[in-house]
Amino acid sequence: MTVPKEYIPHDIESKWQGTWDMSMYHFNWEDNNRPQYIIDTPPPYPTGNFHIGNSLNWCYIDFVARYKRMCGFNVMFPQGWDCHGLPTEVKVEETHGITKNQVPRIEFRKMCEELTGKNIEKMRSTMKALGFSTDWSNEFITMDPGYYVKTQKSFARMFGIGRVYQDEHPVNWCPRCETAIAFAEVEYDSRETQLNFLHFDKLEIATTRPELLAACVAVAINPDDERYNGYTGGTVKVPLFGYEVPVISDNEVDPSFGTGVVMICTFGDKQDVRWWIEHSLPLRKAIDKTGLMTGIAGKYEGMTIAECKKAITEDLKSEGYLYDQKPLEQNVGMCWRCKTPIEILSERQWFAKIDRDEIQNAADEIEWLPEYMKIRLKNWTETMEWDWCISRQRIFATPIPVWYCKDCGKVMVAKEEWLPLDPTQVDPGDACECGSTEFKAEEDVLDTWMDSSITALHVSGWLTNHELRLPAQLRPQGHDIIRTWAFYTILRSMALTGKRPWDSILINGMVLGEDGQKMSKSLGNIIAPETVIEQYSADAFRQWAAVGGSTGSDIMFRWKDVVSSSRFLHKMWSIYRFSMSHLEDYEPEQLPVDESTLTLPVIDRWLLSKLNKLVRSTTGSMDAYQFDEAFKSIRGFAWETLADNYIELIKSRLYGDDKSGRRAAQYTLHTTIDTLSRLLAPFTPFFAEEMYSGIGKGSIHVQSWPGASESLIDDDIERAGELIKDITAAVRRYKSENGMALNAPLKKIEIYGTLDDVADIGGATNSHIEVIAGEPDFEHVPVSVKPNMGIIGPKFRKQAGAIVKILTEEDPQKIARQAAGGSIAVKVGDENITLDPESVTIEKEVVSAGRAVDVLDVSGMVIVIVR
RNA sequence: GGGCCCGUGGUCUAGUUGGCUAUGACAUCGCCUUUACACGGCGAGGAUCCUGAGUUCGAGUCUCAGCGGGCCCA
Repeated sequence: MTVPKEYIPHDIESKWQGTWDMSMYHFNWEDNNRPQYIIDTPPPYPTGNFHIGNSLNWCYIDFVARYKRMCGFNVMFPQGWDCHGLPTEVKVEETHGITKNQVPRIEFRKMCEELTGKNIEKMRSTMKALGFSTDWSNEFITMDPGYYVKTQKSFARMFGIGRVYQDEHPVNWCPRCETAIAFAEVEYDSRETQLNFLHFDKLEIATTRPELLAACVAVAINPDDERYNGYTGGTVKVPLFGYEVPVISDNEVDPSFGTGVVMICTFGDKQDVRWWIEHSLPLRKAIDKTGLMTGIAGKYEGMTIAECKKAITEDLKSEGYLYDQKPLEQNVGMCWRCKTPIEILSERQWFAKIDRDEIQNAADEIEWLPEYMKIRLKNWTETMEWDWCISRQRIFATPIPVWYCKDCGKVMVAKEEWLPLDPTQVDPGDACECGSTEFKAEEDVLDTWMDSSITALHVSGWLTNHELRLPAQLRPQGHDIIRTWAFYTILRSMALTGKRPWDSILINGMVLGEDGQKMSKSLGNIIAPETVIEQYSADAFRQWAAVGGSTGSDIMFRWKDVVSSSRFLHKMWSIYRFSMSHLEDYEPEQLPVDESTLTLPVIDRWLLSKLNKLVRSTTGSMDAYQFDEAFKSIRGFAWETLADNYIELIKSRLYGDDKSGRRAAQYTLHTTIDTLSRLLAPFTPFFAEEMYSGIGKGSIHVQSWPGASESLIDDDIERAGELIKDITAAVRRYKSENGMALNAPLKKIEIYGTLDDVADIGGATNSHIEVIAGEPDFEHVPVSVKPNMGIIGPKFRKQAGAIVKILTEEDPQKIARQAAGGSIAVKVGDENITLDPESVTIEKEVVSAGRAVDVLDVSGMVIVIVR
């Protein structure tokens, strides 16, 4: 087989992409022999761009999926799409030039579905170009009835067991989007505001939110604050509005902030909610759902929050209530989508109960990689103030399957067999208990996380004919969504099945731009995976993902990493091409494996020993998800061990007349190429496939992962091989330093000592080799002694320092003589200590004593070069 | 203010349970077209492992404090 001279990745990658039968990646639901390995792929939001951060995560998933498949697991690497959400609604409004309330709900929903469908298609093609071994037979799309029926059933079930309920409760509210949002959707940013100091008749208070004066329900002081002794239990009059509110005391009041007196409103912030609950305070709603002031704001009714703030501040000033203002740096909670400052409003909403202990316990059962990421989830769980608000006032989302009886007001939740449905389009199948058949539909929809927090259940066969295969084995995701996706998924899995969703969770880092900043549109440092594929290749991109950083840490996108990856592929291509050109007349069946390796030349056995060690270490790295470690060791082996050393050493045998020597090299090369193509398969699937197509049958991706053959790992052989390699390298270096061509013949190379099998050295150095037993007649001068701390340290402990001092200060020749005699004696204080010769390494220098030759020292062996 | 993470040659990065001369990539410099590869080979230079203290025979690695950066949250 002739391999083309040049490696043209685009040809190879598009060839295999067009040829592969993707069914080889399908999960087999019927198979109970192979252990299952189900991956709960986090479904991306279909923006139309599969960005580089997704790509990194998906590369990790694909490395694992391909590796596990080769190891004999029944792997499912599904692909989902988390469709619902505001950005799509906004985009549809933009492109159609409408607002969502101008068209019927159904029609608007259809527009959103169309856009989402197109976006999914774009992202699918990027994923295919990147060579992911996705199981497309297990694709899911959350906006499809086949999926959201499960979201609705999960709602109904959780309602049935009392874990979902409706209540009037404070919620985070975005006045621009006019919807409730969850804590996870609140983003914080620091802004400068004014801290206003006001006279509240007897007391002075400081507040950043004078516009909420009409919502004031109390003022609070710290019970230990002596300045305000005697005020608790009394009342004060709210300026401008003139009504009385109680003065209460609470330890949470910080006496050093402002005046030490705090105005409690319903609601300025989360702390107000805490106090409101704790002290059973009344509710005064000053802001409505659209962000306008309500009737209780009196003459400020109908103003926006900002207008009201301005007007009230002016009135407070002119009436003498406001006596001071100070600038204050403050973190403001904002809607993560539109950046509008959020308000806390008390609204009738749907909630899912949060059981902190249940989540913490489940988290403890899950293996977190890296381990410390679990702490983030725990800290987040501990800070949950109230239950998860799951209802939203939007359109493009899963409808809440609920109606309210027009006569008695009772809530009717849809029966499971009625689902899926949209209550605004159909009536319930039953009459209300009161006999009425007149219903009002629930118009609110579910938080998108209600869809995406059941993916683990969905992919594991929940609510299908298949048996439930929960827990899934792996959840891969970024550390930015621990507080959302991980948190909600654990909550839902426990509530609905009582089982943890996954065995392990693998956290990947964020991708930073080349400037070290997080990639973002506004910074303009975005690089699309397609750009990298076009300029280099998908396999090069995938290598960047493997090698760019260790799992879990943030990783910078660097072109030079892609360049070096691409270079490796060219190098590997060249190795492959060279090997194939010498394997044309080779039949792998000619030699049986194990016994025959014993007759191989030393350097072949050296390579096979190192190859099997590589297999062993790579397997360990893959099991620990250390992709950088795994790939770097494969790359190092192929480049240095195989290409720069082994291949150079066997060329003379490959080109020579010795049939058995040639066949040994062919055997070794063939084995190595076969093994390397398997090791590379998870990382560079296109390249590995091309490589394997030259020597094997069928796809590399249905072959097995290589096992390390322990019988071929032999440290003695490695030492012997290392010597051959080192001597050859020393001669090569010698030629280079002396300005000789590397294939220039030398008259003779004398090697002093015992060394079999020097044929390869002779071939590689193009010189005659003579091995001479015994010592050379050169002066061999020990020049330094290096103590071996690994031996001396643990053995002598406190004395180690003193011993090292003596060893290094003593005459090296004396130590060397003693070492040659079998033991080294040193005196520490009054104590005589005997050391083994292994405790030191003695470095010698060889003096050529006037002969017209050059002398090299390779690991203590003397090499004489006769020019 | 709290929690978590990070701080290693010019740049980025590896470093498992503490133990030979601190890994690799890119960049820099010198030499070499040797029948797989110049997207290559051979070699060279370049690091107070953020600072200080502690534990230890021994610390890039463990502990504490400080400085600096990032993320998440209040």
